[in-house]
Amino acid sequence: MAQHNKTKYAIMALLSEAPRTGYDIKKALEANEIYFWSESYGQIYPILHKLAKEGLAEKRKASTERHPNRTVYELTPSGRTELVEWLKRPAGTIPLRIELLLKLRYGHLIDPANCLKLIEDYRQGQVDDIERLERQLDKHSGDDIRDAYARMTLRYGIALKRALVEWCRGTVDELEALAESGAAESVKGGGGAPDGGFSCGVTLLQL
Amino acid sequence: MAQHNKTKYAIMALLSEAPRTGYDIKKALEANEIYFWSESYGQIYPILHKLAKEGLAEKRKASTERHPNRTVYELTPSGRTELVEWLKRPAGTIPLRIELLLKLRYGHLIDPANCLKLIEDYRQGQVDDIERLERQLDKHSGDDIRDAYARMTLRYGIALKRALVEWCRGTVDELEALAESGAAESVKGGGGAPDGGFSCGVTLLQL
DNA sequence: AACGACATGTAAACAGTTACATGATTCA
DNA sequence: TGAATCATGTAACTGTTTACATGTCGTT
Repeated sequence: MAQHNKTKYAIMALLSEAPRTGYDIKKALEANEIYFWSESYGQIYPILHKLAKEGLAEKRKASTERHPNRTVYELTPSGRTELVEWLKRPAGTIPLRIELLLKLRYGHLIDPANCLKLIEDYRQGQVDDIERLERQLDKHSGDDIRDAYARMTLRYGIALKRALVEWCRGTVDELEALAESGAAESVKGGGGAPDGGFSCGVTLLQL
Repeated sequence: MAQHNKTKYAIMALLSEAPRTGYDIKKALEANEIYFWSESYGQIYPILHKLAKEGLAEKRKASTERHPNRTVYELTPSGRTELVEWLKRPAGTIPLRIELLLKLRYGHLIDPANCLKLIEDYRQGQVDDIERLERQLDKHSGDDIRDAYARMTLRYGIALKRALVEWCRGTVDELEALAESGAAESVKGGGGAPDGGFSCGVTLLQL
């Protein structure tokens, strides 16, 4: 149960706009047509075959003079129905494994200078991403309803990354205060509370 | 290259606080001792075996009267060294596949009412998470340096989720405006721009 | 005797990436 | 001729979850 293979639906969604070949799909994803999704050929082709077998997409030899070996896939009515039904169902979330937080959680094992470096690198990455996302927003300023939805998804990324940049700022301050107060010497011993004390009782960070 | 198996380091980090059994590690992760990380037995035991083989952890039969079959693992000095070195290296990010955004990106295929429902469900989940994270913050109000680092990671989650709740608010407004303006009829035809127009040219959303 | 917590593991399946194999067309 | 792009695929590997198998200890 569970995992209704979301990647399958990402491919169907691309097919819903126009018939495409596996190669086209890869290109569309590389161009970030859906900027928060990626797939490799090793996924795309097998899924396309499966879609055809299930009657959700139709395989068609589409030989142009230029490229004789193209196989385009077109979403069938039943494929479109299944896609729409999936789109309507509540969106699931996935647990995140955030490397930065794992490192920061055990910050007491390394020098505060190293923690600061970690945060600063991370912050710079987020700042760069925000710039790219904002530039992209301008390219979706059209009236088309599809542009409006694209803008919403781009703003999700911007909102999220702006919040993280703010968090980085605050965390840097805190780390600097910690370093000055001298409380920040890295803990060498293995001790510490194995029971209680450091458990959280919250659900995993999910998006 | 690439993937230096982060999960291995998550386990080593837990071991750095105290020797533990595989069962203990699972329990610690379930209690969200590292609230943004999870693992299953199918991962834990093989990794523990590997750690022992590589000399990064030491396997020790620890039979209490109560439970005679415990095998605790203790981080060796070389294990500690490797962990610390990894902690110092810049944190990598991972591409996110956010189901909500995939659905919203193709919102034109479903009714605006469905989009609103999607967002509202998502918003509620984030609000609940924020509450849990905030309750948890209080439990880490100690002076211990480890508490300070735990607070930073919790605040990351809170900052992120608050931003998303704000985004949900704005998006709901926009969706309602869209619905009123009548521009929101779901697109039935397959048409649309297969080339250009909807590509983004940004890197994938990463954390 | 039955149940829940403690404890250790494996097998199978799934999701995803990387690297490889193959071959046509187009353009410099 | 050689490189880039178009095009389709497979094999191997990694990471991860789920379900299963097994057994002990303590409590009701």
